[in-house]
Amino acid sequence: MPELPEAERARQALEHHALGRVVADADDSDSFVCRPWAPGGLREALVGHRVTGVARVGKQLLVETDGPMLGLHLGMSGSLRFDADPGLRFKRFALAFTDGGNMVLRDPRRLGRVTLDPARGRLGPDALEVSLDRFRDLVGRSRAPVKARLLNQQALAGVGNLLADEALWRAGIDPRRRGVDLDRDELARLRRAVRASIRGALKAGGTGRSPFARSRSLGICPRHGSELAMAKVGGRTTRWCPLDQT
DNA sequence: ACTCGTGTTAGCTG
DNA sequence: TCAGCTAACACGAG
Repeated sequence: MPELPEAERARQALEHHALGRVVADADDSDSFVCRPWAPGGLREALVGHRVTGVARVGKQLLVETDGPMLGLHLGMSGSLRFDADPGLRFKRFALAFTDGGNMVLRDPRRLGRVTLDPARGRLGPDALEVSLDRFRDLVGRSRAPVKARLLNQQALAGVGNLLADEALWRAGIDPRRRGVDLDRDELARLRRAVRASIRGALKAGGTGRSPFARSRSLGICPRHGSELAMAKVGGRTTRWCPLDQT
C-alpha cells in the first residue's frame, strides 16, 4: 500500500489510461475524500477538460488538464482502477472519459484525498530527485529522530513507514538518532539507502513486497536472522536491527 | 473477538 | 519554534 513506489506505479497507469482523454463525467459524491469541495464541485470544474500530463511529487499525484490540476492521494488504502466494474466496492471518486473508459479511486478506509490545484508548496523535494546537498540540509539539521524526519513530507516527499525502516536498516543507522547527530558520510549513506529501497520496491512490485518488508513483518533481520527491536519512533511502529543499526 | 496498521492533518501539550 | 501525542477515517489481516 501506498508509499512513493505505489504512487509512481499509479502515475504510470494514469499516463497509460488517462493521458489525452477528455473528462465526460465525474463522481465526487464522497464529501470526505473530496473535502472541502461540495458534491458536484469537482465535476463541474473537470468535465470537458482533456488530461495533458501526469506528474508526481512524493506520494501526491498531479493530473494536469487544459483546465484545473487534479490532485490524487492514495492515503493508506487507496488504489486506482481503470475500466472498472460499475459495482466495484469502496469507490470514492471516479472519472468517466468520453471514449468510454473510466478511472476509479478505490479506498476502503477513505484516507485518500482528491483536490483541485493541490498546494505543492507544502511538500519537500521528491525522495528520488533530491540532491545530496539538499538531503544533508533537510535531514541533517533536524533535532527530531532521523526516522521522524524521513517521514515528514514537508521535508522530503515520498518516504513512508516501511521505506523509512528499510532505508535506515540498509544504511546501518539507529532510527532514534537525531538528524543533527549524523555525520556527512552517514547522511550520504542514508540517501543512497532511501534511493535503493525505492528502486527495490518498484522492481518488487510494491513497498510491502520487498525482502526487507517481508522479513520485518516477521520481526526478523534479513541479514542475521536475529530478532528486530521494536518501538514507536515519530509516532509510528519502528523495527530495526540492534546488531548493526547504530 | 480483538488489536493493529504502508498516511495525513488539526489541535493540543510540553 | 520544535517535537510528541491523539483523534478521525473504516476496513483487512493476523
